[in-house]
Amino acid sequence: MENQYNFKEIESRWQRIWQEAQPSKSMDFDDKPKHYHLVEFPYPSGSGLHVGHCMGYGASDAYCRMKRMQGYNVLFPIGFDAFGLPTENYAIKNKIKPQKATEDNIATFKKQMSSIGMSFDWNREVNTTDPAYYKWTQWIFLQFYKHAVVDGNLIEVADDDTTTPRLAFQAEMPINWCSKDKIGLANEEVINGKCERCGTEVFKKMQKQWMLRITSYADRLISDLDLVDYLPKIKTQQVNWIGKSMGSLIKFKVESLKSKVSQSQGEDNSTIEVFTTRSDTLFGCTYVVLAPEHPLIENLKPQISNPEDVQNYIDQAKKKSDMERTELAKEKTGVKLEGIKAINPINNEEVDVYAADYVLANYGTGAVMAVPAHDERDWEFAKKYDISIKEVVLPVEGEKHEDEETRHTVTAIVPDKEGKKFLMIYWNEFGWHSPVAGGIDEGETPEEAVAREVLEETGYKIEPIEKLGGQIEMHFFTDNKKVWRERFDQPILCRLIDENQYDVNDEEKGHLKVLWLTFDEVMKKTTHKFNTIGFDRFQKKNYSFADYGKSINSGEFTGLSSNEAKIKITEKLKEIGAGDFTVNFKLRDWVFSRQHYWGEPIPIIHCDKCGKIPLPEDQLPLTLPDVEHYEPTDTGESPLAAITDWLNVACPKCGVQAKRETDTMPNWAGSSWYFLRYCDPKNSEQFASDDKLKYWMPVDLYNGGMEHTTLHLLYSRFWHKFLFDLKAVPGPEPYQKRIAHGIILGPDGRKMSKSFGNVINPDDITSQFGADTLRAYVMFIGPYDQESAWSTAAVQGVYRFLTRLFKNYSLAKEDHQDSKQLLVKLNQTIKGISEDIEAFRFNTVVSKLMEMNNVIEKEGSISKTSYEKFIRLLFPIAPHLASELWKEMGHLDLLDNEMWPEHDPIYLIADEIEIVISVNGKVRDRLMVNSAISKEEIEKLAVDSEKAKQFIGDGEIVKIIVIPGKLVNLVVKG
RNA sequence: GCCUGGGUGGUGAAAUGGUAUACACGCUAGUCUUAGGAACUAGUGCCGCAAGGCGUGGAGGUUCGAGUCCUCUCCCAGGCACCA
Repeated sequence: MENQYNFKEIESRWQRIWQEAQPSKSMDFDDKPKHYHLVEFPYPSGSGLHVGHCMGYGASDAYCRMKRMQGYNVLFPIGFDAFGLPTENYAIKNKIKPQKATEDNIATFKKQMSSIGMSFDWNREVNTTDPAYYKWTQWIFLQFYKHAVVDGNLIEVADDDTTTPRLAFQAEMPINWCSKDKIGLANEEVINGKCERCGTEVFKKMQKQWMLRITSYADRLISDLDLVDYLPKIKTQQVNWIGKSMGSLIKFKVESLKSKVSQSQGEDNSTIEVFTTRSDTLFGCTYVVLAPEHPLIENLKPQISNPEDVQNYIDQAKKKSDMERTELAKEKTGVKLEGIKAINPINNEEVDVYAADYVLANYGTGAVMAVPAHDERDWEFAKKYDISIKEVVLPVEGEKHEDEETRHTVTAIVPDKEGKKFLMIYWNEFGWHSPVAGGIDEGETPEEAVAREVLEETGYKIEPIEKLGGQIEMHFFTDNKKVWRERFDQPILCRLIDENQYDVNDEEKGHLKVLWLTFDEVMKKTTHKFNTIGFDRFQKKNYSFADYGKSINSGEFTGLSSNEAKIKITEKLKEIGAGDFTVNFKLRDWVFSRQHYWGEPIPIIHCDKCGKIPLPEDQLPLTLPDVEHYEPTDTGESPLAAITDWLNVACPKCGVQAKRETDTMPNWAGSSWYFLRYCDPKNSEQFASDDKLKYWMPVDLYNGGMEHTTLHLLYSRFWHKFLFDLKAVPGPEPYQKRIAHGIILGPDGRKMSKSFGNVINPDDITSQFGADTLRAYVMFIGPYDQESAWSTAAVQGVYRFLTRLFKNYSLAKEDHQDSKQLLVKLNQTIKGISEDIEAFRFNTVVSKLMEMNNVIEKEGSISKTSYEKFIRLLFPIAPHLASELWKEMGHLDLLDNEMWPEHDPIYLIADEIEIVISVNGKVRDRLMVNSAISKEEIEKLAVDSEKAKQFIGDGEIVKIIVIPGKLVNLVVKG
């Protein structure tokens, strides 16, 4: 063996050997316990493998290598998720076929993956753009089309059935349209109103779209999270995205002053349905709002007396992109539907109807009941359009108590001229800070009371301006008067008439001090927190109260808690047929059409006579035709629409000429089921055989990037649940456990990006330092799930470590007797590394290897047996180097097939250990003792310690705490 | 605003309630070298000559003992967001 660490020669040699011997091939139906380890298959982009891939794949590779040595039948497959826009754009730009571009890119990826020593089972490689693969993507789509969920059960739908809601359906939808990419985007691909890929602002465009009814599975997608072991963060993301809210559906009858509102064209124009989670505030509803897109507005046109105004507003709202609609959120806009009234079903009150774009068309029913007193948005809108505000929820602080004195009070919120500081009082006697407050005297209005109190207590003359929202109910024990008190307080905003402070009577003067405090000081210093509510409302410039409390002004429901009132009011509505309990989701159905070439064709035929006809399954796969141009059309149609000999086809049912669907599937499609195909990648009869699915599924551990933990996970779980309902897969959840790695940032701490010029190319690292260094470094960079910045200097350090390791093989000696100390370190290392790999704590795996190596160097020699155990521990992280050293020890067999070492508990504790002696928890002395020492002996040693004595002094030892093997603590008093 | 995570040396970071800073980078000094972006040796939390004291964002608390548990608070990152 050469004396130099020639990683280039070593690594390429071992890669050839592995390619030949295939030690990582997985066996179907093997007797060994199975471990199905999934990594996200890459999108084969032109820029090749990213260091982020190296971290994710490297960690999984290390894990799988250990698992194989531990005797598992490991399935560790890989493939390529190759459909999608970047390839299409690349193909258009460079005038090459996307098929060819994909082929080239995949070749690069495969080469790179092999060059970092990945132990994938290449026999199971899949490629989503391979017709043999997408045949089954199309097949699954057809099953969605042929099935529906009705009352929670999956049923089959006949071809000519046009009423049952199929799981795949077409709908005229306002889609998110990116004018640059010329593509419809799923809601999920729109980030802050901009296209996820190119950042162009997204506009609404009406288009017939294929949709998947994921909402039918919304509930199960939440509840079945209980069955799996995902990072808590990932579970929360799934739950938030689905956004389940329990609430009520309430029907408001519509009345028109002009003419009777009628039923026309089968549409019910006589009611507005609203969704609310706060049915307890129904008595406070003072108007109703429709989203500008709400179909009812069009239908009500004849009855509206200002149709032009309304139409103008709707046109304006449509012109706004989602971006503007949310960005300009500060100022609410809307228009009143003059001549239209809605009847509040709970009290038959007539309220006005508005159209306003602060109400979203695609959430709930697209209409809301507005309760300005208890909703910030409604409050803002009501203030702007001068709509009445009615309080129906009373904030309550504290618990009601017997024998309370009831007082009605006012609190003065008095800002100074600049509005920066507020008038406050400091009570000398009690040490309290409070705003000026006091009781309302007999025959006094609250406004009169507040003016009187401020003048009496502070000497300032003020003028009341307005009530800051509704009253607040409080229950508290008065420290000064020693009684329980119930207080109803009205915060009132006041203005200083002038800055003169008039004389205050001497009695008050002695009790209190007048202060001017900033808002922050007020919030911090005010002794009783409930006294700050008025300031808070003033500061927010919003006097609404959106929390729970006690119902008031609510007829027979007055006095109930908000929660009780919610239920009672909805029950009442149900009784009179004006509402019901309901569940609403943020999740919307999945827009599944893309107007592009490079995706799976949707296997549907449109026949003028028969309607939509699914392509017979024996005609799958429906392959993409070879075309000359891939450019999407300006009309928004897919380029496939121009390929007439592909487009025109005989209707499978009646035989007359019909047309194929020209939209293709989004690139989420192929990745929604790829883990199933790995189980049986060559099967041409089924997407995978039942036996193999039963053997391999579910995926035991799914490792990928954090960026795919919301959508890809949700979509693939949805598909899997559907397939489970079809009885095509054995379990309800595809992934037993999901973890995610953090991203690697550039050396400058920013996200790696060509535009920043901070991209690290793994090929450069491999050629300079070798694949093992790259692998070990990305493991060592930091905690696996955390984002970390690349550091080339630290790479150097890892390289130094591996070089030393390489040279140290000569320290291994056949007949050497290891010291107890070394054996202890070795066994601790075996235990620690095994546990760390299992838990994906790879940074400490590498540091433990370094520590072990340091000990070997310090000892100067090591027995061959011990050394070989160490080499096995190295194998998952640096497989090439470990294999080379293994060979150097005289082994002809591959290290892959060796057993993972196990630690010997006898060698976990050293003979001599250091014991810390502490006095009152502070370390005072350290002693080397025999590890078999008794508790009593330790105590004696501690008490006798000269250093400890210094700190005990005259004190008395009241307690001695001994932690065996670690420390002894003397508790000293005096 | 809401929901997740996090705040520990000059840096990346370790630490079942039990010796805070393992491991590595960087830095300092030295050895060897024609040379070093090589290798090796020693040192390296802060204050202090020392004894010793102080140290895990801040303030309290529980405990013999707290980076770790509890309460409050500040800051940072990620996700969601006019979701009724």
